[in-house]
Amino acid sequence: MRLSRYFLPTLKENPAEAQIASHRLMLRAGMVRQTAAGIYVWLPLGLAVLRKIEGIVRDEQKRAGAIELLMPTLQSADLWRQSGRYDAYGPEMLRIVDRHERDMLYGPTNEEMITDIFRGAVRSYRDLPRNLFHIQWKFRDEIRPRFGVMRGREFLMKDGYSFDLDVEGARRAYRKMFVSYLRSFARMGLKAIPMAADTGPIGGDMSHEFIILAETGESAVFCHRDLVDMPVPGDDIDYEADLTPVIDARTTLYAATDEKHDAAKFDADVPKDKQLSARGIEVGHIFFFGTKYSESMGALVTGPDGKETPVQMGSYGIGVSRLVGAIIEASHDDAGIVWPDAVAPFQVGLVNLKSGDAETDAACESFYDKLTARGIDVLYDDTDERAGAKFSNMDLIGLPWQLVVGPRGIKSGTVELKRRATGEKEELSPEAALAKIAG
RNA sequence: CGGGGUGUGGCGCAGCCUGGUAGCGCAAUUGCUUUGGGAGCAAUGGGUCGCAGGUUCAAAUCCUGCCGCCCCGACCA
Repeated sequence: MRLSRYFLPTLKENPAEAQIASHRLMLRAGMVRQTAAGIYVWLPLGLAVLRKIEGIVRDEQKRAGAIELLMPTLQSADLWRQSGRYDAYGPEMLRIVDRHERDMLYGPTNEEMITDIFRGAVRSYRDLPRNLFHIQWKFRDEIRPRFGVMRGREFLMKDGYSFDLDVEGARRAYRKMFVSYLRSFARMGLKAIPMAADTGPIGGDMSHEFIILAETGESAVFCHRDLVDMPVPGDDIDYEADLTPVIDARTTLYAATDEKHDAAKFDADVPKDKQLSARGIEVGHIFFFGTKYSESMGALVTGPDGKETPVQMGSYGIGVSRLVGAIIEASHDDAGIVWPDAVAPFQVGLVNLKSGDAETDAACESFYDKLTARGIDVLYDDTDERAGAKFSNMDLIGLPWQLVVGPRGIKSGTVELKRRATGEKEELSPEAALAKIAG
């Protein structure tokens, strides 16, 4: 993409309404624009990141055996009356009446709808297990939207639902999602820590929040320090094998958010030098809820014994749009955003230090073509801004590599390659620079 | 919803107390000079001062009501 033809409205000054780093940087880097409290336009650069995150989540869901579908944003109130949640959900649900006076709502989540879809199609245990997910916009009329896209009212969420014949099957499904989540967040360059979460009336140990550490996190968290850098299963993970060891390695060490925190237990179980008190952002939540919806909505299957039983269900959420903000909170500096490679909107920022100079232009065009041909996303700054302005802008939008091409380097047959994360700069031959970027 | 703040060109702000027909910086446009970390000079364009009502000869400024947005708290991906 050539910057001269792109749509990247960056801001030099900090917008007054943005208090936290990610919100401020997203506005300044031209990623989003607010249209109402908690509601945002995703500008091209922001959308590019959102799609990268979405892609990783989708990829890891499929790898774990989940199947994608797409449910609508608008739902009928009748469905929610069956589960009893139409009244229970409260004012956070946006209710709408259509022209025929039918009660509708803008979906805050999809348990009812997925249960309805499932019960209409599945009758036998032979069709189990299944795990269905979608990545769809949700609306929750938050009391107080804040922190930019981190707590918006309209937000993009991956929500998945598992269906099993019995509790043991549901546990297997839960473990798969647990591991899938570890992998998803790790691929985005995040260190996510699963923490025991409130299971509500169901009870048990089958609910975890995935927390990433950040000073501006909404909740206080307490955990064993070893959890932070614990290695995550690699690409060779076999989801059909026993995943219990992976989960046990994490759940046996202390980790809790403030609502579940037990200070005495924390002190007793975790050595002083391993105690970590910090703040965290919840980016995912997995939950086993048994027959809560299948019973109230009649999602029954016939078992091998010929008897009908309600299916055992779990739900699994990832805040996709929140992750954009969360990644920035975890990865930025004074100059701007520092994108992890996997979610960067472009891999390379190609900086032409003297647009209009025939030799420099030709060298840049050559890089642009070669990188593009290798499938690498390049943002080529071909504008006639001054060098300083271009550097600042590149640092702000945080692309992993900056390839700086100017007349001075061309004379000596070199270009400058800068790694945004470390600030490290190298003078390289064009070939060496290309090789390094291509990895 | 309780508490606190705020609303003035695209962005950041001053002016309001003490009413007199709107100003600064950045950005934009044009020209010249500059050109390896957010350049300089000159000129130009752009604002029903959140909305509605009231007081007054006169309202961004005073009064009343409404709305938007931000921050702190209880809830949540």
